[in-house]
Amino acid sequence: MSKRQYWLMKSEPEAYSIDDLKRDGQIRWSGVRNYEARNIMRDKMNVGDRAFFYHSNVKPPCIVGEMEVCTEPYPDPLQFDPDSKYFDEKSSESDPRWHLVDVKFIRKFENSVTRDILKEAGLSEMQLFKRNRLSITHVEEEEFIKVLELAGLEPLD
DNA sequence: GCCAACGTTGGC
DNA sequence: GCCAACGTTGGC
Repeated sequence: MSKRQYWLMKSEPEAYSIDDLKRDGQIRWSGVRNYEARNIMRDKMNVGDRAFFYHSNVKPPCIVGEMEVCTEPYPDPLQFDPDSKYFDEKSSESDPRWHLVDVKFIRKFENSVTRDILKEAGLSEMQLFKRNRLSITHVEEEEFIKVLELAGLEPLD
């Protein structure tokens, strides 16, 4: 069993929000079409890893909750669907290009943690800030705990 | 709504 | 294989 790792995953709440995840319980993290983000899901994530849910493209952008990786990676079905905006004609079922994992809801923060709060708390070294536009980034364990603290929460087992 | 950052595409 | 053109992300 590998050591649990921590991640941050962005979503525009207009497209899919923490409240949607709370309602659904579990969701396929569909639609990632960036190779680096895909590689993280395909090669780096493990069942049981924890991730922050980050609301992007809103004011203010912020971390709004916690979730857990709950499946092994598998091909994103939308890449095969001609009607989907995520259809990829260069991909095939025999050699799929895009992989994803499912995540499940753990908790929504009562106090979401904005970028400003993160910076003020000395977390400006987070990959979130270093890796402009990358929608999935790695989070150090210490950073993860610090963010929970900022949200007024204790780490879960 | 602007636009900087930056990944992707495609002509050569 | 270079790189200009183009498209997208996402903070501001």
